[in-house]
Amino acid sequence: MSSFDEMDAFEGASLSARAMQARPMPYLDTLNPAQREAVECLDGPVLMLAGAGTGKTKALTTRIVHLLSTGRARPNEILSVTFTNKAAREMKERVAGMLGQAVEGMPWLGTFHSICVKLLRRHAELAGLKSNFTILDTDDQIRLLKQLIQAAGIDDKRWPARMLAGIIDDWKNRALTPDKVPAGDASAYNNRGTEFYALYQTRLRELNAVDFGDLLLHMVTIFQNHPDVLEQYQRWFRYIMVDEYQDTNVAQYLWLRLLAGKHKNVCCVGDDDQSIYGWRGAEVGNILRFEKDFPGAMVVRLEQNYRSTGHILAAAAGVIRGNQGRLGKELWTDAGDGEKVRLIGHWDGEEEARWIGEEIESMQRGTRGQAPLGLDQMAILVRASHQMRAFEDRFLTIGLPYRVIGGPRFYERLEIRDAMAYFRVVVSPDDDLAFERIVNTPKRGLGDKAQQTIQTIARENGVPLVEGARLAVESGQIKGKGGGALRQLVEGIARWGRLAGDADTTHMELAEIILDESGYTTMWQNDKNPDSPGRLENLKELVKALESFENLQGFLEHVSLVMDNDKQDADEKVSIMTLHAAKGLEFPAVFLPGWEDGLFPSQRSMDESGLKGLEEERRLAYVGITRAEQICTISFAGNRRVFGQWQSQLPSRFIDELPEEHVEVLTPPGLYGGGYGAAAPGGGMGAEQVRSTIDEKVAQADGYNSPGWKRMQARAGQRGLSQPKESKHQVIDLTATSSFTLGERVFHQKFGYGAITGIEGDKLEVEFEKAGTKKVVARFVSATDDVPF
DNA sequence: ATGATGCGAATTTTT
DNA sequence: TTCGCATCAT
Repeated sequence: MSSFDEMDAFEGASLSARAMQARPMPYLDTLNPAQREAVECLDGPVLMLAGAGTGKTKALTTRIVHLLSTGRARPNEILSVTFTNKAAREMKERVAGMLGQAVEGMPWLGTFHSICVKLLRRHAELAGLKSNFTILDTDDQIRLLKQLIQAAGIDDKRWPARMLAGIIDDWKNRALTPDKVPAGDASAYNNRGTEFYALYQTRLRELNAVDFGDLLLHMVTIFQNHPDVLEQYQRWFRYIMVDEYQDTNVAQYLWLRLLAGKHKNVCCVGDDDQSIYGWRGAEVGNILRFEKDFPGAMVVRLEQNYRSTGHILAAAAGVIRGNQGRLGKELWTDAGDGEKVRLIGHWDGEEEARWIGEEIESMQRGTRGQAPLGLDQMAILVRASHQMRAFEDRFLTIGLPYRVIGGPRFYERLEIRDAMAYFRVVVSPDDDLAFERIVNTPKRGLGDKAQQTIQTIARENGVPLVEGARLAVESGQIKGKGGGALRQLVEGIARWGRLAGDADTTHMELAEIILDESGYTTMWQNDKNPDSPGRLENLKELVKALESFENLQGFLEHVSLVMDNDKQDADEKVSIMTLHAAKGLEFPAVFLPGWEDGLFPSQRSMDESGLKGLEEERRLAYVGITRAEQICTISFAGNRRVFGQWQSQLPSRFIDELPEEHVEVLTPPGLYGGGYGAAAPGGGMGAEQVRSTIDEKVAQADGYNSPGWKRMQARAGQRGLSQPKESKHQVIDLTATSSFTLGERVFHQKFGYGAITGIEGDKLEVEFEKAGTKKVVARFVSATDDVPF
């Protein structure tokens, strides 16, 4: 992204709307009736309910083209908002493709955040900022909060900064400035949440910085308090479009409503069934309420699916039907039924991974009686990232190439953040957070004490830390080895800063000079860790990435908002990712492992959010199934190692919600398949125990009462579960409430054998034979007496 | 000031 | 089990 000035919309656009007006509109002929309706209805509020794989992006981009072609709007008068940079890029490319020319003139197509940065730079003073404010990422945010917490003399172990950051983010998502935090939230963070929130905002202003949440919140506040500014944009943005509307939070919603308030030419696109970000502030309510918010809104449903087979769509529909309060949508296809969704149970997680590995190989060879699939046409979608390990382990041993999508982002990596902190200090020497990060990286012998000294001097003189450091060295307050190193660093920063203004040095050369002279590169070269070479690689890549920018400053701006990880290397690999990361993607073959109650749906989600949480999990299941084009394979394991302990698992309640006529139950060798829950031969947990476990779970998931659940409950008694094959020490309790008795002999992974001498809720006091008496959580011990089967 | 040891916690993630 | 962080020992 280029700097604000270059992208100023108010200087007009390169595309001539009028010139296009006379052209025919062949693009309309490629749309189906629903899409066409959504595209042609340009004025007034429109809600486009676009199911998975129904050509949403096509409709959206065509609508932009249509607005331009009919001369309704010039490119710079259309505001189109997305959530991710990827989506924005994709839209730009497609619009450009359809127009047959670059879209230089679409300056207001971007993410909520990037658009807000542009607006806020323009009106920074209204938020008490200078227009060159810096954008803090999560890491900076937490470090800053930590400082505030520690300064207030609070034990940040008991009251972690991370927790406070979460609370503040939540408030910002709900568009609450410190003065507007409701009384009901006053107990947050040990009753001091609001206080710290206000403190944090003040500190940010002092630093001339904002966090991600502020970008939205500041603009909402400015629009609310400065009607003249708002009106200006209401006039400029004659047409507004929003992608993934079901993911908007309150702040984004208000922002949109303010901007669309005058003309109401707003087209929101989304799918309530794919709302899976409630936990980070998204409000499904926004999309459900659309017709109330915008009376007379036109609602268009895109229901013809171009992605999946009939069986897959029907299976997904069967699951999502269990949710209440949907806007309602049923996907259909004229592409045929295809193969049924496949369901298979496994003994344990390792076997599941093994089986999927073999299945992938046979699909790759085409042994399954159909066209061979490339590895990049297959994906494994898991609920939680820790599930990935089993697959990685397995695939490494059999040498199956795989790629994990959505790991730590490139710019979040340690070495990249360090390098960027160096750049930041050089570009703006008053960036204290960046200086703190690099002052002792690489190790310069500047520990807590030295850094304290720098802080004090800087504060006393009212200067940035770099300047404080310089003073500390000059006045001899930091001497010796550390002092020398610090002097070098300070002088380096000054020198690099001068080089930045030097026309003879390119910013890429400068970046290399900074990393070399600071000793940062050397630090990794000397590091013996096996991942150090990779880090050096990343640094090289970082410098390479600078190429497309005019200077370091522009690059930093870009990186704070953009820069994704998905450098797709050309090699064919199986993708492994979370269900969340899979939204918007599609694959011919999809594996959905780990469909077990507690894992998926996640116990935590249900505990924390009850029915709401369960429904979001169900939407996640829906998203998962609808990623598949041809083959969708769902699986579960009867036993799983959790935190080093074996646990018995019950098949997910979602499995019971799959319509039987669209499912094929596979019977793997060695397992007897009867009904959905393929059970282990011989043994298995006694019916009584199964039922008691279920009862506890029902009690926990308070309020859960779906028919599928009842069916499973009824069936569970007959089903029987498998037992771990390796350990004879069966874990008999899966829940918080312990079922141990005093005097019982137990085994603990770390402490060995012992006898229970006390029970307090889920905590046990155990007298271990070797380790002495300890208090332990019931989860971590297992009964040694074999469970009577 | 820095490396070693130990304890507690462990969905989901974009910007 | 593994990770991150904090305290401890050098």
